Amino acid sequence: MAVDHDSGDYVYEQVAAILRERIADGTYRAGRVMPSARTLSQELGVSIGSVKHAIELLRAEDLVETRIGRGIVVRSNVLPR
Amino acid sequence: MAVDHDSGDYVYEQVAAILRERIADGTYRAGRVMPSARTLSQELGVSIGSVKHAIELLRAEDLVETRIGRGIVVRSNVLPR
DNA sequence: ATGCATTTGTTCGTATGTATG
DNA sequence: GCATACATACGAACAAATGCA
Repeated sequence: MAVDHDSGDYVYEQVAAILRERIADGTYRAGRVMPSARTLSQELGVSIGSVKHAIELLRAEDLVETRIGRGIVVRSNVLPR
Repeated sequence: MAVDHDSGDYVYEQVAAILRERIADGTYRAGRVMPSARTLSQELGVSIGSVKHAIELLRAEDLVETRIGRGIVVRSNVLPR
């Protein structure tokens, strides 16, 4: 799964979908930190702002929690609803 | 030489230029540590992040090396090319 | 040897400016 | 005018390494 800049879908939604998938399939495990926003932005070829926007969505879903100086921590591998 | 926030040039490039100048003129000497990133940020009126960005550039040029807990060590007073 | 301050390294949070549609 | 997207810049919290008392 990759980000398509020419798709009509928002970049931050595409990033959020990719991260949800990786959480659901166990690529990123509960209780551990996932790659940093900077790393993700480089890997996915999008701006750091778009990654942070995506992370905000996951945080609103209680899928992750974020800690300054620590990283993005996965809360659960079970997606909501 | 001072940082100009309204100049079109990037702050971190301006900081790098200032530090290169100080190395070249012997203000900071080879084999010794220069002021810490925090001190430089206060002196120059820029964020610590911008100083660290500038230091990354100097490190890429092998002008300095950095050591956690020690500081920023000048490697040579001769600027590349 | 133990603790503490200093320092760089990493990370997220926020604001701002520019460009685009 | 407005929202998206990107990049720079600044700030704060945390981690790890170093040196010293």
